[in-house]
Amino acid sequence: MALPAAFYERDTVTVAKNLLGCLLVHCEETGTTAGRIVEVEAYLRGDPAAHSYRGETKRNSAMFGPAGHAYVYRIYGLHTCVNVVTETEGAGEAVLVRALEPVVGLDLMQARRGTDDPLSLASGPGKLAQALGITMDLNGTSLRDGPLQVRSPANPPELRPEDIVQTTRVGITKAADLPLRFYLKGNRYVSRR
DNA sequence: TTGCGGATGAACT
DNA sequence: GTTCATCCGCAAA
Repeated sequence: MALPAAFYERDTVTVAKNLLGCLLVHCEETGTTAGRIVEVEAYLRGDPAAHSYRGETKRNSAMFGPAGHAYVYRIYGLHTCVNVVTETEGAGEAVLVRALEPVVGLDLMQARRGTDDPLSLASGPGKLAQALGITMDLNGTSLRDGPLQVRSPANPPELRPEDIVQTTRVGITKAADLPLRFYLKGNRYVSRR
């Protein structure tokens, strides 16, 4: 089931950690694809690495929109990345979804990714967007009742603090030392590096 | 109007 | 470990 609005209206680090284990589901005509979130990164207000750092622009406006919506952007001209907007409206904070453990629609993901190796279907922000067929038109859409949704799994496994690894974020040049990356300990589907 | 560089991934050496 | 594919919003001018 979709998560309540209150889930997203908390501090971003808390939301990031609680997104681990949740499902990211994309329903469309060609079929449904879904994966379990195993790796995320938090981007905060006043954080030089965050797209919102220099204020609201056309590109990042979804980050300043309501919590529980998607911020989707294109990077390096070719890859698409998905964020979950958090906090109070206007804060400009979000959680980047970095890796999924494929759960539903493996065949569709394989076709889109051009590989049948489950470990490389969605183990990276660009990969997971490609695997789920996420495009820029999902930018700003609600993750609670849109075509792209975050849901809690049917039987939420007990997640203890020691099951979550906290470390530095990947691929950024500014504020690279902040420990705002979180992933499930020992999970084989997290991105490398 | 233009030039730049980035929250990446794949294919190289 | 290094290279490069390939786009667009943004800041500077």
